[in-house]
Amino acid sequence: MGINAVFEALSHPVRRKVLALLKIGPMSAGELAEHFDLTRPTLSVHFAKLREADLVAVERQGTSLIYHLNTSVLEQALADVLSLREEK
Amino acid sequence: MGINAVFEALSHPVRRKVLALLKIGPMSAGELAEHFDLTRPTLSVHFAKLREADLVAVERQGTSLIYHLNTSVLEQALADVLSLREEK
DNA sequence: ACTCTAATTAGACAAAGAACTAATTAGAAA
DNA sequence: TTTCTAATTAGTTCTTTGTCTAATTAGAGT
Repeated sequence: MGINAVFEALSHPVRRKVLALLKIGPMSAGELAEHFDLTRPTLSVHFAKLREADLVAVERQGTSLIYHLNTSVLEQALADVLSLREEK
Repeated sequence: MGINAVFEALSHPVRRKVLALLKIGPMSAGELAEHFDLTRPTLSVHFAKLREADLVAVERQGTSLIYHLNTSVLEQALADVLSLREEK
């Protein structure tokens, strides 16, 4: 599942932009949403795919959910493509 | 156009496997097809997406089409993700 | 307990993706 | 020019994805 989920997640521009924003620093779902012209539910589904790929982690802070980038997973995936080897 | 097509192309396991095979060396469409359990037309569509992303180039040799990996485009795309910057 | 805010999940639907078979193009060889 | 082989394009069908609105969950404050 791992690598497939990662590349599936990376395939959408919105999700790549989310990752780029999180590169700057952790951010709540709401803050992230302000950078897009999409409804929150739609964004929420994108977040779910990023979580599924383990590209981001989430942490509750009061009523907000703070997302942060899981740098190592991203770098691992890219290293895999560089060597162009499939799967685990 | 570039980056979206590249990530779209990378999002399917079959296409990543094609790239991995081409990493070894140039190969005809037919030779590539032998490594998969899919019909040639189906593979042909996958090849088209890789061409569209400029991840591979193709060259006719008699009646065969020889595909080869466009290494620089692939590496550029990965470098872009590493720095997580969008677009050109 | 009620209410407010933050976010997700559920349900619906149009658009895109991936697979197949059948038809077409392109080159080589008889 | 007919025929054979290699590969692609066309057309169809089924599944998945992306988006929306409406409903739900979770925490904080009153």
